[in-house]
Amino acid sequence: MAQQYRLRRAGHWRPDCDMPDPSEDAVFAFFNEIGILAQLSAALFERRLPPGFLLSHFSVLNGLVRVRDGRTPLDLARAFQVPKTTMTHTLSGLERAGLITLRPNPADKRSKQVFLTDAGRKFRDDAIAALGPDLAELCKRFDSNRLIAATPTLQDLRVLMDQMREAEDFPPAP
Amino acid sequence: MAQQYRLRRAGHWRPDCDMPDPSEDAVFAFFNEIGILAQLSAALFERRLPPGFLLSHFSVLNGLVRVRDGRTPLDLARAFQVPKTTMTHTLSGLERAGLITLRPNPADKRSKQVFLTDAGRKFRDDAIAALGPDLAELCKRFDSNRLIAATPTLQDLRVLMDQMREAEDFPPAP
DNA sequence: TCCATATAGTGCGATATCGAACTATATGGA
DNA sequence: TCCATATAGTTCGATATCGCACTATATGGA
Repeated sequence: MAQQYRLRRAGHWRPDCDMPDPSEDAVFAFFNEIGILAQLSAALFERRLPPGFLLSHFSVLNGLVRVRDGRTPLDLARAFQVPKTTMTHTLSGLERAGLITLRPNPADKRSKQVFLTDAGRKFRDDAIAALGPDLAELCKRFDSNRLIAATPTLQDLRVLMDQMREAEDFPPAP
Repeated sequence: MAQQYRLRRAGHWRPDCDMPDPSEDAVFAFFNEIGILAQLSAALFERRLPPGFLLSHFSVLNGLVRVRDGRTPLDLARAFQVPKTTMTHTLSGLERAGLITLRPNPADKRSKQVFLTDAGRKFRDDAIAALGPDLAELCKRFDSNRLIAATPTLQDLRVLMDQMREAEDFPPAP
């Protein structure tokens, strides 16, 4: 077991890496910052949510507002890049809290549809409001134009990595 | 319980938000991309690790290589922004796998020091090697200069958010 | 129509994360 | 020196995440 993973994709291995790209370290550093920032921002955000609620709960509510009600759980799982079992769990928590309702999907009896309740919409709006002072503080201390300038790079990279993920899930025919 | 959190920091609330900053949406979008990218890159990375190992394991090993052996568990917890209980758990897994050793800290009998084993160093090197083809593929499809250009913004923001987190943990005297 | 295969959601078990409380040791001042 | 307080690490319990396997339903040919 010790070395099995070394051999994975061995065919790709040598040719790509005979000449190690000096920018690899820089790319590594980039992703390192991404990871730290994600952790810091999630932690800061969760402090503004009522106890017991996590970023995942807010994200689902916010997603429902942005893309409209009536998504299926699987739609949401794909949108947030989590396994469907995780989404089942998150949705059951939101339903217990009365923030969403799950109704059978008339178009597919296997499926369901997720709808925001008024309480769910209020929860989402309150969460954004509670975050306002932090955003304001941030914008006061950091030129938001720099963030805006960086966003297209992040978006393009995200789209590409999403493609790479799908390509690996469904490898191209030989 | 329904509204308690709305009142938190109420004193900050109105003055900052009378005039909502139009760039708030953009900042929101930026952090959204950060979160998605972190999730995608962690998932891609973990596919290259042997089964049962997570990004957290690699991160600790990599951190030990970068900053040198002999850190205490608390040092590592702070460096990776995780609670110390989480670090205890991660380290115990690494120790069980023979990738690190924990020794008493001669300078402080409450404390320990974390050292890489040869197997741990090899594990880290192998993981990086296994990731090489993915990085190469990425660099082929995405101009790494764009990532390099964005990195200083991410670093500066990370430093600032770290300060904001600490400021909240230890609020300034009135 | 019938059936092989695919898909939506759930139940369950394993592990990860994290906060609260605890033990042992350090530290700084009376 | 002695003691109040702080700190390093662990234990324990609660919840989150996620893979596997299962049920129910859908779908597209033979």
